[in-house]
Amino acid sequence: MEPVLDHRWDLTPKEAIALQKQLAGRVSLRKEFGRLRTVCGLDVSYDKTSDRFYAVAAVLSYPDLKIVEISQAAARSPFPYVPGLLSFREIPVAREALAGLQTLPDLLVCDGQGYAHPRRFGLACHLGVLYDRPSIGAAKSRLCGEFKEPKSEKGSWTWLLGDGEKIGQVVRTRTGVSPLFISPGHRVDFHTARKIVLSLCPKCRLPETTRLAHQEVNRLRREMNAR
DNA sequence: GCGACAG
DNA sequence: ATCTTGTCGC
Repeated sequence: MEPVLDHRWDLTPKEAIALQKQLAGRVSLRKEFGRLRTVCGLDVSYDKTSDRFYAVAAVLSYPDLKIVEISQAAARSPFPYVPGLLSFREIPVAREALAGLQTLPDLLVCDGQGYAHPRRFGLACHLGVLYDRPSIGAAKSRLCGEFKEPKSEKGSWTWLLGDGEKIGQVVRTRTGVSPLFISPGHRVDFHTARKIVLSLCPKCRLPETTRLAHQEVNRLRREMNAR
């Protein structure tokens, strides 16, 4: 799959922030897709010894969650890790993995925030807008916003609020585990984003898409590192 | 000034 | 993210 929009990536943090504010205006928080047939999970792994990034895009069938296709890529890290600017560090590698896909997935599930971001433009929004594709952010921890702890039972959830606005949902994807921070990326609403992520978590805390992409990208990194 | 801070 | 194995518990 190819982006429908692109921009420079060799930016300074200040320029990156200005670009986020500009692109944030393109995000849609409405559900703009029909029946899901394929869902793509993305994950990036970093090897500090070689300063290299590895990315994996794993496409699963939906709702049976069987692996349909896996694409991988490697690249040098172009941007430092700055809270709030993660997409500028991970998308350059991720897009190479996405470029290798034969399947055009109906939805992208990202390992990070979507709308639940200081400028409402997290990794999932950024990818969704560049590809003009439905996307959801499912992060393991909070970047910003306040929330009340949801009940411990699977499916329980609370709103994540930022500046008095609903920016995401804190969701218990398994009973007794720490919650996931779910927010829309692009072309999806809060309710649908939460429901879909829960349907992607039949046995683990993380969505099968993310879990499998994570497993594959780590296998790839160790394999390349052993050469 | 101080603490927080996706991966 | 990465550094790292086994172990306790449902």
